[in-house]
Amino acid sequence: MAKIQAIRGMNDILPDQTPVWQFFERTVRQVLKAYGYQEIRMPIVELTDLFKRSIGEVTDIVEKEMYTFEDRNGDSLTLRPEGTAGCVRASEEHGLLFNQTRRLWYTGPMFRHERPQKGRYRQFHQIGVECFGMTGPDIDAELLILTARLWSALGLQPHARLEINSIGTAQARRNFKEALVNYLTEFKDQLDGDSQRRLASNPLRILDSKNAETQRILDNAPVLDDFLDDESIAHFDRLRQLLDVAGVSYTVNPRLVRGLDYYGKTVFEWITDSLGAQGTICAGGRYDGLVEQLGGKSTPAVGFAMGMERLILLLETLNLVPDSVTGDADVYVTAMGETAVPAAMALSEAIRNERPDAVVITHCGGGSFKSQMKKADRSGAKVAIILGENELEAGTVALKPLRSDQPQIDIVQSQVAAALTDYLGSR
RNA sequence: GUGGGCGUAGCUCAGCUGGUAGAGCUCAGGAUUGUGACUCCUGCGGUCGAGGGUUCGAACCCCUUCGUCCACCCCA
Repeated sequence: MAKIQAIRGMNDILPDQTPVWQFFERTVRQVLKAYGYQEIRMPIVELTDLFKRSIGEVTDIVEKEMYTFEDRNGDSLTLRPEGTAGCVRASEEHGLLFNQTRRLWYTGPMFRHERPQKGRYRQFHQIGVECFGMTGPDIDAELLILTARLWSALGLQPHARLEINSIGTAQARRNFKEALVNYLTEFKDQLDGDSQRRLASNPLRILDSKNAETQRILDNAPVLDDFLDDESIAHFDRLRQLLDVAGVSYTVNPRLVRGLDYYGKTVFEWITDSLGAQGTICAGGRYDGLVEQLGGKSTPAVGFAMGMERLILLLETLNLVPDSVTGDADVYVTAMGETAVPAAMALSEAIRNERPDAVVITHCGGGSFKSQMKKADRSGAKVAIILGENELEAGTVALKPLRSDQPQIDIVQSQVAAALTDYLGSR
């Protein structure tokens, strides 16, 4: 019989990995909290129409990457391919956006049926941040300042660069798109295959083609900048000013466009060069039209998403995970002989009462004393506590430091937790 | 969806022009009756990804298929 294994592109995050994930999540939570962002939790499954109406019918995500299935009552449901749509739906549904401002964040798995490769998986995890009810570029700037702070906190600052652009209003983009298509049609034969295809489907994406010949043709193409409306220009200028004052460095990439239909005005990407082809670690932009498009009252909005797998991969690649982030135990309590077992459990409980911060492993499963000591060593514990027949009779335990040359000592059981301070440090 | 690399023990890998399966690490036991991390000895552990073909004989050659990795497309 064939062995059952995980679905392609859906990874198990194993015990030796989870401490790094927790470290990352902890750091992000701290930063978000410091800016007053509130967590929101949405379902992983939504009505298919929600994504079709928000992301855009002709995008790759909707056309060929969604996990869509029929519910038992015939509704078409979809595993969320991104978080913004669900966040807007939930916020609107519960009145969170009515005449007020909101700073929200969420985390969890997203699903896209793509061919997996480094830093890209079918189930992947994002941390999303969305702000509602604020029109001006100040909130755009805050989001970028916040992410810059996060990179600093993680030690990633030298490895992430920011690219920003303004893609203006929907009308401006329509005008630009028309001009671009007109221009590029003249050179159609010289474009790469993908770009020829995109000429009809998604002309804006030709701008970031990796083909050198295509890029050369683009050098003389109309530029989006010339089509921007006054308000978008003012918004963008002000954003740049705010970033300059805040000391967040960036480059303006006039060819930066985003794949999802709902973006307008500000768009941005944080990119790293240390991850191969999947170098975008954080991306987002403004989407003032989306709330209304989904049936709510017109509400300005801006947000971004971070790819957790990519960021964790980056932290590991660059060796930025602090040594303190491990699954190591602090204390390993051995029990030699039948009568020592209940005593060891009681002793462990007493230690946990006094040191709730310590990781205390009680040996279970019997085995020779030698093998118990071996497990104590493998657990990474700083101290082994030895509890056997001799100690039981004397009412003591032996406390053996495993990571230093300090000698083993005998102490009375009631003093154990206090004595541990010398080896674990105080709380 | 397209292209290429790779699938041998739990992990990392060796295995010559085809001759019947190996090492290191891990794990268990011992040298050391109650002392880990170093050393030495012993042991457990494999449908060589799967199916088919060629051959006296296939881990090795051929075909198919699945998985995985990298890149393209696209995206976080």
